[in-house]
Amino acid sequence: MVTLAEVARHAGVSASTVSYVLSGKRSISLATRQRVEESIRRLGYHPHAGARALASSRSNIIALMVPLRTDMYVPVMMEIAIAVTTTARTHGYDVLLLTGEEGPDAVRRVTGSGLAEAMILMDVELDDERLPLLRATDQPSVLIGLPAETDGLTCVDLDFEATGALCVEHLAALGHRDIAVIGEAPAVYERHTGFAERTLLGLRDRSRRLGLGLLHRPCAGGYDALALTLARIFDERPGTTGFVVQNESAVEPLLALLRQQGRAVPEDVSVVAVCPEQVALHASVRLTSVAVPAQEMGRHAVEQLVAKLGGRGSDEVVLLAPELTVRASSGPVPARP
Amino acid sequence: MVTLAEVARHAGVSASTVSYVLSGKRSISLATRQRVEESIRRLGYHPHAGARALASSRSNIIALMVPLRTDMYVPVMMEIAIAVTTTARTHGYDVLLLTGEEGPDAVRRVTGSGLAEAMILMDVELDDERLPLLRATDQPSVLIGLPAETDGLTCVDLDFEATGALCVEHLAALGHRDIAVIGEAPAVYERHTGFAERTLLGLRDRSRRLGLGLLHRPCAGGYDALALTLARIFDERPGTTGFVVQNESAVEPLLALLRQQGRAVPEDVSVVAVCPEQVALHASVRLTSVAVPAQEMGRHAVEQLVAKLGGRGSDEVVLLAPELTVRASSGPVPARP
DNA sequence: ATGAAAGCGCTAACAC
DNA sequence: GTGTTAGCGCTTTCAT
Repeated sequence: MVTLAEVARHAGVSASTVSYVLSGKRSISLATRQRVEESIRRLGYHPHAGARALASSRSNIIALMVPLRTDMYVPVMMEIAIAVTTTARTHGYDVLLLTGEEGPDAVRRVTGSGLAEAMILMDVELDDERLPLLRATDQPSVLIGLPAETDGLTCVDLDFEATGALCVEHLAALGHRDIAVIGEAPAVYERHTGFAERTLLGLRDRSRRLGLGLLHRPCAGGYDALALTLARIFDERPGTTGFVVQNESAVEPLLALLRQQGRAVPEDVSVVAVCPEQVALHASVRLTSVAVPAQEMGRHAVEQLVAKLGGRGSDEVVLLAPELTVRASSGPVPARP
Repeated sequence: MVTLAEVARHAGVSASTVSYVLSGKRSISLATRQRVEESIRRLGYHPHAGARALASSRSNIIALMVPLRTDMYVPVMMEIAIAVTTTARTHGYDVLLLTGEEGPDAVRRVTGSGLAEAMILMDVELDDERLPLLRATDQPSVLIGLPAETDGLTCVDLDFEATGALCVEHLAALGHRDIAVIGEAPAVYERHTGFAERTLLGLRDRSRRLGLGLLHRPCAGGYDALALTLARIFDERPGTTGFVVQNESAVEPLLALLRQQGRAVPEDVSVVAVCPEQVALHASVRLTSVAVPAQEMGRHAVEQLVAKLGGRGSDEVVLLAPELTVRASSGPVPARP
């Protein structure tokens, strides 16, 4: 292994000079710098990460904690993870991947060992058990998601409440009076995942204000579950003409079943989805949707974190404004027969 | 920060004793061990990762390089990544996430800096540009996927050639004589991704031996692309009764379009998919499929890697045997009208 | 069964 | 603008 000392010897300078050439923390004459850089190249030198971390107490690593459940909103998670990783690299950081499995212990371990300097948590629950630890430590962290209590925390998320409101508004503007919401699996609500509950809040609130009927049904996704859910909805509210779906694995089944029942989209019923852009575009009917801006969330989270690590940046809740894109799945409510 | 020295003082022992209690590398009297463990707990001690890495030249980190493209076989990738991470933890390793973006440089950086002790590469191309580096370094690595030349490499993958053969055999046994293959996007083949080409090889080989007609069409996925592809297939081979799909985002469109054209599955046409279990189960028709064993691949890769790190383990290509599960999408070929 | 001490490779004062 | 040097916290001989 090539060490800094060897580079120094090879370039005929002291160790500190090499170190400073690398860090740029003090001015070096052009000549020396070039000599050192040449030696570095020639010897194929790479600074030892551990030694660096030890001497500087900075590991240049941030931890990313992803949910263990691989059955839900997977594409979003993956997209965020990748956005986090590439953005982190542009700031000189590497990303350590942690699964939710270890729970709060992972936070302790990573925090305590100096392995990571900071962390990003995904899939935050309203009353997340990791939050006390985050508040207790002085390690910077950013949540992707919004817990119930955000004091002393930095959060980035889509404004799901506004998202819900936006969906209702769109349907209302088209004349729909009875709206059904097909939500995430019951388990998601039971875990009090923030985004699901907040969307619901926005949906309810806005439909109440606009005097619309709103029926919310969690749904596990897949054809069988959805068939059941859909039957119940039309049973209970036969006049339903508008749907809001927030569940990737329910989107296609919904469209297929509606078609199968002879309800045309968007002539007879309108569908608005909350999902990644890709899902909306690839569905059998191009979906009017509010996109979950996964990349932007990941990027934003890293930038907040880096700001904090640099002493800038504050505890702040950033809610990205939802944007509804009208496509082929929503239209005016049909005239009463 | 609590250091090992402080623990030693608190427990009234030497630093080395504490270290050995932690590593178990030499026998410690029960009394001392308990005293030390108690001190560790009381002081909330966590060994400093960097110091450890420096002193032992072992970082306890393995790198996982995932493809940058977030548009393809995402659930599989995510499942593998999570399996890798959790399995690694059971062996005391953490996982550093790298995206393909940096390319071969990432290998150099991580290898050279001692940041990671070993690496796992996903999405390996037949002639991957990272391979020369892997062969040159003495860092252990495992590929998930199979390049053209596996000399000196350790690889884990589903046996896609056998997978292709298995699909054809299943359809042949049901009496199908004309089979169409709906493959991954053209780009996947252009990149010479191993799994796609090897599946094709298996499909072609077996159908030739069995005297079946086989038509292969790459497809970008989504409804529009698939509609086009499907039209061409029936145009060229009107007698097609069997389909093999290897493209998650083509599965549902295929089923929908067939239905729409009045071709019943499995009465008129049979469909066999190569996809994650979940996709097969959640489709509108429960799909006869060969599952891509993502979890097993991830787990296996880590175990191979850990074996190599421990001096055991050899360069070996492990091809997991495909298993075809018969569900509701395949049946006997219809009688000629 | 335990201790003492020499590094591991780097950073960051402190000198000049 | 550059060199000298004292650690950073841990592992691991070498002693006893």
